[in-house]
Amino acid sequence: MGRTSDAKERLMDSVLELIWTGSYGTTTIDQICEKAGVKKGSFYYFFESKSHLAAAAFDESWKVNRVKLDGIFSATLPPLDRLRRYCDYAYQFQSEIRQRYGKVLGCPQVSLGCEVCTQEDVLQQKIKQILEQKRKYIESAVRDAHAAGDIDAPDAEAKSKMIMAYYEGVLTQARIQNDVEVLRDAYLGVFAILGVRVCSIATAPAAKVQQLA
Amino acid sequence: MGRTSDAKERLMDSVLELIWTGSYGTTTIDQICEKAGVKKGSFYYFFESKSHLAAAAFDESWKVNRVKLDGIFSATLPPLDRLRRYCDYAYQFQSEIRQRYGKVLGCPQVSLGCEVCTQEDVLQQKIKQILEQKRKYIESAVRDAHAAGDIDAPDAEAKSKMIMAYYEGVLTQARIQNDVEVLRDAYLGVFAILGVRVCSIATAPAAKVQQLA
DNA sequence: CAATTAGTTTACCATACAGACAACTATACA
DNA sequence: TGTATAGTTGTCTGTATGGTAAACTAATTG
Repeated sequence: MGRTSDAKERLMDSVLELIWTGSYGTTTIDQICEKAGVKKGSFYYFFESKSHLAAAAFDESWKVNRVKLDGIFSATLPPLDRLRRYCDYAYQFQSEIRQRYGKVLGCPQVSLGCEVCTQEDVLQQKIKQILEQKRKYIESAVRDAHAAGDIDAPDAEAKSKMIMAYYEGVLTQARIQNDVEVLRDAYLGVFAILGVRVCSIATAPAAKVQQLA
Repeated sequence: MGRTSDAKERLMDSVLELIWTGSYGTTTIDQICEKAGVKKGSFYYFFESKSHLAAAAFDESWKVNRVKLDGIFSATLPPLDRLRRYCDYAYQFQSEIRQRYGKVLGCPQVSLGCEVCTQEDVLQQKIKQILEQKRKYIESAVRDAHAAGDIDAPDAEAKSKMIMAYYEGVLTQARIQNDVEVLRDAYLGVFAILGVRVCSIATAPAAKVQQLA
C-alpha cells in the first residue's frame, strides 16, 4: 500500500457543510476543495464529480445519524415517548446549529432533495432512500403505539407518512423563517395527527400523554 | 412614450418555470434569456440581477395565485370545506403539472425559499412575505371553524402554522418522491391536526365531516 | 533499498458566465 | 413629421468554473 490520507473525509465534511449552509447549486468544486484544504487534482483523484461526492457524503453522514436515531427511537422506550424525543431532538439540534452557524438550517436531506430532484438522479435516489429509512423509525413507533393501545392507528404506514410530512415540513419552515421557535411545540402537531390528547400543563420533554377517549 | 414590449413578462414567466422545474442556483441569466427569447442586453434593461427578476416574478405570480385562493377560501363556504378544497386543489394542480412537465414540482415558494434562504436576502424576504399571506387563508378558515363550533381550536394562529407546515410538507414530499399520490389524502392530515373525525366512507371531494365529540 | 502503490501538486484548457456598453430601431404623440 | 422615449441588438471583457494530465512525493512491503 502507498500512503494514507484523510482528504476524502475532509472533502465529504466540506461538501455537507457547504450544501447545508448554502445550496447544492451554488457550491463549486473550487469552494469544496478550498474548505477541505485539498487541491482540485486530488478531488478528481477521489471523486468523479460533485454529485458523486455529495452522494458519498450524505451516505456517510446518514450512517452517523442513524446511530443517534437508534437511541432516540429505542424500542425500550414507550412508543409515544420516542416520537416526543424525536421532536425535542429537532428543537435542540437546530438550536445548536443556530448557535454555530447563525442560521437555522433545517433538514439537509429535504433541502438537497427538494433542490436537485429534477436534475441529479443518482443523488436524488440516495436522498429518497435515506428519507425512507428515516420514516421507518416513525412507522414502527406508530405501530408499537397502536399495539400498546396508546392510539388508534391501524394503518401505521399512512400515519407515519403524515407525521413525516409534518415533521420535515416544520423543519423546512424553520429554515425558511430562520426561526427555531416553530420547532418548540412540534410534538403537538405529531400528537394531534395521532389523535393523542396532551396534558396542557405538562410541556416538559417527558410530558405525559393520555389516550384519546 | 416609446414602444411597448412584453419582454419583461416573458422574462418573469421564464424564470418562474426554470426555477420551478429546476433550481434557482443552476438557472443562468443566459438560460432565462434564451427561454424568453430576449437578448441579455434587454435583460439588464429591465432587471438589475437574477434575484431582482426572481423577486418580481414571484410577486407577480402571487397576485394571480391569490385570486385562485380567494375563490377556494371563499367566506361563503363552510370553513372546513375551504380547507378540504385547498387540499383537493393541491392534488389536482400537481397532477396537471405532472402531465405538463413529467414531474411533480411541489410548491415554488417553499422550494425557492428553502434553497436561497441563507444566500439571497431580498428574495428570501419576498418569499417569507408570500408564505405568510398564504398562511392567513388557513388561519381565518380555522378561526371560522372554531367560531362555528366545528372544531375546538382557540389558538387559530398556532393551528394554522401546524397545518401550513403539514401542507407544505406534503407538497415537498410529493416533489422529492415525484409522486402525486401522497397528496390524494392530504386532507386527512389537516383534519387530524384539527381533531376532526372524517367519515371513513365519504372520501369524495365534498366529504362530510363531523365534529369530534 | 528497489518497486509498487497511494496520494499530491501545479499548470493548463475550453467554456460558461455575469455584466457593461454603444449603436441601433421602433413607437407614441405633440 | 420630428423628436423624445422605450426597447433591442451585438459585441466585448474579465473571471469563475469544470475538467485533464503529467510530474512529483511519500509510505509500504518484499
